[in-house]
Amino acid sequence: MMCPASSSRWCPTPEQLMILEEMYRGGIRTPNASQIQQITAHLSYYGKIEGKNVFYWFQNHKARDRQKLRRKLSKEMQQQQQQQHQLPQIQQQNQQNHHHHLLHYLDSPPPSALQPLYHYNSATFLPQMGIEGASPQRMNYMWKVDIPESNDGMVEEKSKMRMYSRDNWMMMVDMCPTSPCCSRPLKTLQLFPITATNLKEESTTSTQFSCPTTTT
Amino acid sequence: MMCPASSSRWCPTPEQLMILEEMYRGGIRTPNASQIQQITAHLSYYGKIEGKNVFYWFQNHKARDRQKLRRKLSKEMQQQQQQQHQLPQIQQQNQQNHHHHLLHYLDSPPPSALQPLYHYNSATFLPQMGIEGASPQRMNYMWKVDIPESNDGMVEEKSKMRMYSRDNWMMMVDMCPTSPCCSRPLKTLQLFPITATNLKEESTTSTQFSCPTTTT
DNA sequence: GCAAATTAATGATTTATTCAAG
DNA sequence: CTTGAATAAATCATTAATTTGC
Repeated sequence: MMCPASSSRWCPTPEQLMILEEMYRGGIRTPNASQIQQITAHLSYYGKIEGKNVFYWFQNHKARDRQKLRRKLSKEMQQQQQQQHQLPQIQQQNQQNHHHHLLHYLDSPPPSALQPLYHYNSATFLPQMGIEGASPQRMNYMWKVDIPESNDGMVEEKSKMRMYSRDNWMMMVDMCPTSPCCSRPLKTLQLFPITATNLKEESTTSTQFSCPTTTT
Repeated sequence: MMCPASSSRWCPTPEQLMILEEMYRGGIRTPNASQIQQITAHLSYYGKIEGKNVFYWFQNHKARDRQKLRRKLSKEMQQQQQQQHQLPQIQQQNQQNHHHHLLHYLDSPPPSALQPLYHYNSATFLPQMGIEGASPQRMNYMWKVDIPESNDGMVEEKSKMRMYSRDNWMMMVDMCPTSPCCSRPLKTLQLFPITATNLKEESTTSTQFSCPTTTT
């Protein structure tokens, strides 16, 4: 259950996992670089973690969710085929389309369901209430964003790296020393609404984090 | 042909393209982050370019090379099948294996062919002469490596980003302002042999850039 | 109970596919 | 039609669950 302290791969703590799953349920699928940054910083409070771990987690989780659904669907299809051995062409096609549509469900699930906690769209990561003004849920979530102090010299050091994310690049030296956690002073920064009030305006003022807008 | 100065996507200058192709011919397939860094810095001399462009270029070039070869092979196969309508199982399989092997050719082409210019292995990016002592070609190549000056404040700015590379991560803030080119002072740094002499020793001293060694 | 042996999950990489600018 | 950009699928590899024989 515990990770051997110096493992070759990241092994999420229960808290980290919980939060990630919450985010996923909340609709996050392919966080972009700054989102990853923020999530990483946030989760690093609960244990060692790097940006790539967050990235891969979402990547894998989405893919496996999809594949799970796909398997379920194909199984259903098999059952159906056993009942109605052969169908006219057109109906078959409709079925295909139906399934294809269902798979797209995973791209961003219907917001109306039960995602009480996280309310940001994946494009901006800014607080975003349920568009219809839903969710009075208060969360008190703070995001700790790591402000890199003057980092001169040596491009190298330990540059564990890999890139990927959504929407834009940001190669960025990962100078988090992979060490324990919460090592440096972090600038705390509110990204989530304490209450769901006065948020309509915020969307104009808080351009703190680059919002390339429409992720589609 | 000219890029409209503010185009939505990178458009390589002839020089950049030439160099990239040379590198590809030289054996580079999936440069890792620091390699990408270096290549980018190098190529930025000839025009606007970002790390992701380099990354994608190699990605695409490799993929399309492979697919081209694949197409050619399958076409040949079709022709053969027209001649010899059906074959005993075993020969068919041999053919398959043969093709599979040919596709692997693209992973890292035989070094003996004609790649006179670039001689570094993709793992370390350090100068590496032709192993059999070939290539007296002198190149005078310098790699300009951008040392980030103390970059305080604002994690954001314009964090265009994306991640990917080989071997390790390195999210890294892309603070290259996408602007003209060669804007800031660059630290010049020799990575390629001016002459092919006294290189055997260098392999021990120049651990400047992290070499995770064996890539598979 | 408790390791060794198997299997299942899942983190990490690579390859293929798709989208869209030009 | 070519190719830069982006995403998804397939694959590899390691860790955790679990089974099994003692």
